[in-house]
Amino acid sequence: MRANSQTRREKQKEELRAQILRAAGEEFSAHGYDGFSLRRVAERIGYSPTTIYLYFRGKDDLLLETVRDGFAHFDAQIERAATHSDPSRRLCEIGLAYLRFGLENPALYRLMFLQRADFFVLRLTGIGTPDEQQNALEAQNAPHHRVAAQDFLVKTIEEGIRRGEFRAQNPIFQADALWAAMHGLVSLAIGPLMSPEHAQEIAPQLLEILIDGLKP
Amino acid sequence: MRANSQTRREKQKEELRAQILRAAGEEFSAHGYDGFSLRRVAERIGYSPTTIYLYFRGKDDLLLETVRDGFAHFDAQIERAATHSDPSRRLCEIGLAYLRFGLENPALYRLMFLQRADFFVLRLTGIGTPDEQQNALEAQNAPHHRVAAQDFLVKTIEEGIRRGEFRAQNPIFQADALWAAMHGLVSLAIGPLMSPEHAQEIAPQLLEILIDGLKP
Amino acid sequence: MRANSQTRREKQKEELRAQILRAAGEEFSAHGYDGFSLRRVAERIGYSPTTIYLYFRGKDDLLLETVRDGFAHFDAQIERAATHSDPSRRLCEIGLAYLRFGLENPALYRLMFLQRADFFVLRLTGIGTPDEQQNALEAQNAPHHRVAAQDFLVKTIEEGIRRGEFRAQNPIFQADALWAAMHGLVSLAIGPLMSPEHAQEIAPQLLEILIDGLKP
Amino acid sequence: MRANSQTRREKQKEELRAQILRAAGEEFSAHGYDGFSLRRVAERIGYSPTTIYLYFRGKDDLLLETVRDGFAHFDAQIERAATHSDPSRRLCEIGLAYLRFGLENPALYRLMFLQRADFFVLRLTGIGTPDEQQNALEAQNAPHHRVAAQDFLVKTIEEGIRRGEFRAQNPIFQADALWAAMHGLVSLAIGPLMSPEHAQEIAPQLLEILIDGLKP
DNA sequence: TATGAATGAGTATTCATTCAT
DNA sequence: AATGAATGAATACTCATTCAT
Repeated sequence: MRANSQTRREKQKEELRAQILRAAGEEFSAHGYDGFSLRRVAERIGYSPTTIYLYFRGKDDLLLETVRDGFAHFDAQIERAATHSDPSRRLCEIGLAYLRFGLENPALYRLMFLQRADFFVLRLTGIGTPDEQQNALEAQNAPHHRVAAQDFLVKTIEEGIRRGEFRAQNPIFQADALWAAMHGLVSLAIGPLMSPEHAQEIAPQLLEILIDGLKP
Repeated sequence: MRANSQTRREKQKEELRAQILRAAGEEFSAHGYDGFSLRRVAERIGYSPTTIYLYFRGKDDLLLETVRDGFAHFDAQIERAATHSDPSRRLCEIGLAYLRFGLENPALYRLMFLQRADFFVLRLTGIGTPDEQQNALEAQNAPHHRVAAQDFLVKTIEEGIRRGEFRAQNPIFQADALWAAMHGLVSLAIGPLMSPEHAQEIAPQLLEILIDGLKP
Repeated sequence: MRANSQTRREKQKEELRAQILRAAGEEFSAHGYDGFSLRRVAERIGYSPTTIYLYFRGKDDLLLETVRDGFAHFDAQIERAATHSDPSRRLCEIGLAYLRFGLENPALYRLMFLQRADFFVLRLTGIGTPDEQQNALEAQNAPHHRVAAQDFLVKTIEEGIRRGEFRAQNPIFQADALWAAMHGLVSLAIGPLMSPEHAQEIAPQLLEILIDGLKP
Repeated sequence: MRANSQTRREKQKEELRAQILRAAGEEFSAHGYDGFSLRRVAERIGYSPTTIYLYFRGKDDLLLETVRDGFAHFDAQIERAATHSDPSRRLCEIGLAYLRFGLENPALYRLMFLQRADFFVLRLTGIGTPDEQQNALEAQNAPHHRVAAQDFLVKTIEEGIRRGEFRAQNPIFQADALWAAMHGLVSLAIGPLMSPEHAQEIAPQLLEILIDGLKP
């Protein structure tokens, strides 16, 4: 009985946490990083602002968790999409999955890749004062979380090279070119500069050209 | 003498104005639209916040002027770079100039293409209440200022098609694909996810592949 | 026990609210509508400016509530004083109660009858934009809240006329003359131009003369 | 020639000073004491804010001079109106002139008699810190400038008593009662609570009653 | 677990005032 | 005589955060 009750409580707690995270994502998407307001998040879920402090250490922590969730979600989705054994096709799958994730989670994508990515990259590591982090940022060039997807690309290209399907070139360059192109497409499509539909029409052609460019 | 003194004064004034605009662009790029703070702009240039009001009507006016300047600067730079008569080469020139502009004016680039471009696109036209503008934004999908550069791409590709240098395909699609790729490269290079040098290494290859993809 | 604690808390809250209202009235009377400052109100009661926002929606709301309370208080006090059945005596009671209210609540009196009464008269009705209200102000000449006391005077005079105690004259004129005189006395007595004691000495004589003037 | 030119210059200077005073009066009437803005005064007359400092020591000084002018104007107008040799009639003349002055110069009247009269009464004497002045205000009950008109009333009533036209009573009391009544009428008529026309209709009756009350 | 009360820091903006010219 | 540049102080208001309950 006791255990049961405890389980239920934990479940409730987990649920409220998730609810907060969801609301935070929406708030963020609506007002951007600096316009983000804890109070409005609280209002959105019908709790008092204070309550959020029971689940998160503060504003930054909440945003951090939001983005952490986002990256997990993102990694999983990319890996799930990459099913084909043929490297060319797999590259295409990855690219389309990348676009799809961006279009389906525009706020999150912004948060992760466009707005203040620097902030989070370092905050996720969690060390140093803001100034030190700033310096560190300038010194290092270590992408952190995205490596997952990037590694995926690199490995797939390497496999293609091993199979003789792609020319033997620096696979990192190729991977980054692909990534840049898809990132550009997403960035435009989640802004007012290009419609999502247009981006989805362009994507296959763009991918085809780029993947063809890898071949001998 | 008098005239001289006046000239000097006007020059000083113009210079401070430009300084403010620069600082504003950086502030904006660092904190986004909502997080933009006149006071921090003032601090950055070492003047009191009040001083800014001697040069701009207020926050919105300052941001507007910043982005307006940016677009003018951008358009000019792109057109100046596009000198070659051969469409392929010209496309390459445009692409590299685009990258160069982004790397040399990261704050401005962010301001123009990444952050709240929507807001400015409409504000620059200057009609309607904020609410009406919001509705208009959702209804329309009309890019406004960027058309300059975009048109340039489209026309160059059309010329290539006419010359038989490129395959006869929808030139808008091709132009947007090119644009997206370069935009992606810039976006990454001005963030913490890719070093500018890396982007500059990748750019020619990426452009080559994409332009080759246009050929028959 | 719980209920008790809650009651106590509510009481405290109500008390602070009243304290704020009092301070606001004083501030208003001291500096007028435009010079009214939330911060000074806060300082006066020894709380931070922010606290006031927990009790009122903002500056206008606070002023509105202040004046609303004042009118309620005023109406009640006047009516409570008018007990005598003889119209002459009742007029005298009303007049003295009017003076007493002013002397006991000088800040409030200023707020209600001297300073920007126009603003509040319309704000208390709550309709229209400020501009529309401005126009309405100029078009109408409808006193709103004070009618309570004014009506009282008029009715009492009418009763006197019916009883044959007063001459049959336009009772509104007579009422307004009485009102003007008492209002003048109060205005002077709460300013530096006449001492309250002096006003209280004059009042009965003045009332006597005016009421005698009503008689045949 | 020189003298001539100097005269002209002084004239110009005097004229601008008067222009500023006029504009200041209007500004004051439009925005009240605390809402009064030097900059708007400057705008109104088409000069830079700095210029005003060449004619007045600052905001307070400007307002002070405005009110000083007002009192002079007021005294002159009252005395000019009091022509009749019969005390009763003269009282009536004074009363009506008082009303007229108020209705014709509502902003000034407010400034002189309603709003911050205390401030000016002491400022016109010019000694002490604000705090000391506050204390002085509470200690003293010395009306300052208005005495002119008040004295006039008192003397007129005394004359009436000497002539046997009025009952032998404390003339100060009688004068103050008259004054209070007229002041009340003006106060209401320059606010939203009573129309000027209504006040002008009431005035003669009110004066008649009050003056009759003086008679044996 | 949840919250109401309270506050300090920060926001844009306006204004009186000074100083050099 | 007049002004343009600059600033410090003040304004209302919002927000993240803490504390006692």
